[in-house]
Amino acid sequence: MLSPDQLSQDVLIDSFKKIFPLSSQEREALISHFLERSIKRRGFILQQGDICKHFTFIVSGCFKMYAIDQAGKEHNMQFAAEGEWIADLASFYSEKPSGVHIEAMEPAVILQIKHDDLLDLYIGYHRFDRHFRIIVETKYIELQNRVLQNISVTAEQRYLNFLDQFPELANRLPNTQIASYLGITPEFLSKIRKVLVHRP
Amino acid sequence: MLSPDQLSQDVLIDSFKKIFPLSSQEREALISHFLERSIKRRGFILQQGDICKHFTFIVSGCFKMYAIDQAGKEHNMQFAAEGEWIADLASFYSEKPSGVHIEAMEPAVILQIKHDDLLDLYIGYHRFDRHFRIIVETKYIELQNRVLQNISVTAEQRYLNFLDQFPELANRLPNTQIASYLGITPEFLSKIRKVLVHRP
DNA sequence: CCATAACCTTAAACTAGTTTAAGAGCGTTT
DNA sequence: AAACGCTCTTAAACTAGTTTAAGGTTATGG
Repeated sequence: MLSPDQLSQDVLIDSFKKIFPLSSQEREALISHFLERSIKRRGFILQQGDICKHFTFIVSGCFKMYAIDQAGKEHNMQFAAEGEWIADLASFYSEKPSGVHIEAMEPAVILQIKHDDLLDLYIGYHRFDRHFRIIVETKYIELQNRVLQNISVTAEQRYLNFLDQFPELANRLPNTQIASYLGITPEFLSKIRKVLVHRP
Repeated sequence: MLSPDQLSQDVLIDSFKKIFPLSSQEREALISHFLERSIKRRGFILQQGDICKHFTFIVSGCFKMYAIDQAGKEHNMQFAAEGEWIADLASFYSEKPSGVHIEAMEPAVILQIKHDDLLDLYIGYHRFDRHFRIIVETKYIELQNRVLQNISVTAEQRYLNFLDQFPELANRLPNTQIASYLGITPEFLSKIRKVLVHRP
């Protein structure tokens, strides 16, 4: 764990600037509240049973959040790559043990802020409050769309929508992981992909 | 549209008191920002294409939020009954047209706050900010659980979980509506219910 | 109070998705 | 070079869920 280096800082600050410009004082406050970490491929930033203590900004790399069922099978709930945020909000806000894992799928660099430091930032700088509200709202809207898709469209259509919504991830992730996200078996995804090439 | 009557006020204030006690000043501020409405069965408080301008607290009655697909079929995304909050947050926050309908399934009484009045309330009374954050977080956590279930368990298990999580709704709502929420046909829900009575 | 729309169930034929098994390809470790 | 783990694909047999159609029941609105 280190103080963020210049490059990581820039990625974080750029992401904030998309929503509103920052004063130099706000930049300082923001950076001083975050810590940088490097994570190896297959490293965890959260394990089932632990409390999610950090809100994580991804500088580089890609993570998956997944739950493990009674049969020991993994179910991917979410992917997040550079420029995105990831946390188990259920555990983070309630400060209760998480039911999910968050694991790096590639070597990664991240910036993390602790729960209390985030509240601290809110108090000193009211605009960050709004910023994090927008982050959570965005995630909420994504989830709502996903629920709708899961109850209303076929696996084939869900796969096409995934390709449409996350074109970069589609090339970057193994199909087994995408199948898990879509809620289908890798074999069935393979079947879908086969019919799609013969009928584009 | 009326100022809230005494009974409705009490229901709203009780729901806030579960999270933190209110000063008489805060009570005043809260009540003065809400308007009361009565809604008939099958009445809409939001229609696809309109901007969701209100955050709604349900005093009595029950609502469904649903989307309509290309084939004209309804898909229930959410139910909410007395003591709960409902809004299309995607539209409410972005102030863009909504993709969903919110419709009363029973005659209902509601209290509504407008987007701008909510922000106004936040500014004057910082604690409400936190309160509404908790409401949204709770909804987020529910959605996350729902996504997990949709990708990991069978329709039968989803139905059992629904009965477990919303026992009152199960008696109150038609099975067609529950089937739509679970993402299955009413016929298949009927089949599930049949096997469940023969194998409890 | 009557008409009609909405609801629930059953069943047979169908389609979407799973399971099991096997083999081929590829990159890493020993 | 052999051994290993991981990914992708294929296929056959199976199970979960849909569709279509029909009949009986219950609400509810006029």
